Amino acid sequence: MEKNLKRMATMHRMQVTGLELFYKQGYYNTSIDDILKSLSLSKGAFYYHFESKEDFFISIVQSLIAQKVYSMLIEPIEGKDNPFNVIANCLEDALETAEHNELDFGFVLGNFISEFNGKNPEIMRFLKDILKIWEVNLISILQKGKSDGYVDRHVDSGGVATYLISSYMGIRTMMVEGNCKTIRYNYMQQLRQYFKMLSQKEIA
Amino acid sequence: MEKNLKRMATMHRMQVTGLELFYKQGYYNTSIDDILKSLSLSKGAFYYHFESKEDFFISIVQSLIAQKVYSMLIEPIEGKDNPFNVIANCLEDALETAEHNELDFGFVLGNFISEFNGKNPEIMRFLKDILKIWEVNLISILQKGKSDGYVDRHVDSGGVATYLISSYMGIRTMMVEGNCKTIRYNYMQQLRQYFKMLSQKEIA
DNA sequence: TGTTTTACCGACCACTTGGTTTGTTGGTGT
DNA sequence: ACACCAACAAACCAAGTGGTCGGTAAAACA
Repeated sequence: MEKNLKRMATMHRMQVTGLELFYKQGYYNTSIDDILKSLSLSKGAFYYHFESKEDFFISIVQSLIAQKVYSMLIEPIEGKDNPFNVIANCLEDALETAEHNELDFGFVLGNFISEFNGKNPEIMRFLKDILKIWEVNLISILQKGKSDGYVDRHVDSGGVATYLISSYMGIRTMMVEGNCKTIRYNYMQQLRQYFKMLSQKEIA
Repeated sequence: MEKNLKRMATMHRMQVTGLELFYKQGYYNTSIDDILKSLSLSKGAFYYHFESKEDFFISIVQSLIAQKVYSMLIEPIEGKDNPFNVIANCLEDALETAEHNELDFGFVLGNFISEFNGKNPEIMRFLKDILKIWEVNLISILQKGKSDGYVDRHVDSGGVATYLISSYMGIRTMMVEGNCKTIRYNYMQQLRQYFKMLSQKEIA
């Protein structure tokens, strides 16, 4: 067993508050000093654990964001149930989380993708990878839904997956404009109608 | 006639390249010097015309972004035709514009809303106002579509408007991830299906 | 017990930031 | 010919920025 316990603990603290501030204020608008001040740590501590600000952020993406996206948006929709139900419930949960001002990692992802787009290809790679995993997972569960008789066979799984992710990202952008509850309600309403349209048609 | 011609011209030049750089690199990641360098102008010129960086950006929002959103996303959908057709065509046009790396102002708007959310309430107000105008306009054209017999009477216009804007914002976020053409095609496909669902049902 | 190693401090560096101030200059009215 | 002023140039400033570096207390190891 490694004696890295202290090390890991400190790094993790830095990453957690780092993510919080980066998310709230933006990466470029958040200085390392900001993070260290709110942790009562010094520059020395930071550069002892991380090579650079960029390296630090990438470690956050990999150890925090990736895991959360996985546990909140991917794991919950795996199973044998009707894909439309589990997906809708999953997204509704995420939106509710978002409404309570907690970190909603689907949106965190989209937010950072906007911020780094065209500015930092290195970081973009990591972010896009996570997005891709989400997308692939949605596609596969939709495909399984077809063989299980939940999803109409003519449905374009890739198209639906893209549409789901994008509408979700977009609705989260809209939710910052206030009146979250109404927006969320409207969105879920439209989503379930959309899903009804894609469901396996009964034999007429 | 005022001799403000020179003044207006210079201000406009600053605003245009300002918007371009702010959009490409982000507001906080773009310095005034960046803008001035690419214009071969000096600090003196800038602070002669504008009070501050913030004031400068607000002037861009009001004189450039607002107008463009209006001319690209609002004016084109006014008329007596089937709202679903004109909206779909309008959004498709915007997405095509975006694909050619030109400024797509619906997305510019969403992008800045993300960047300033929680950071600058002053600027947020201006951005949200424009978004609101877009939304209200969509709602009103959908309502008119009902009386004209294009839109099913049970459709929740507000919900659809929100859904339209958000899915559009989201799809634009996705498009930065490459493969724009496929994503655009998928999106339009799903959108038109969605619209079909909301259309006036023929008397069965 | 003596010696590394770990984890951290804090002064310091070169550089950039938004913003100020003090010029300079070419056109305009008189 | 004159003063005048819009429209800019350019040096300058304080407050940050990411990053470096020498030092150090305490724990781990020998």
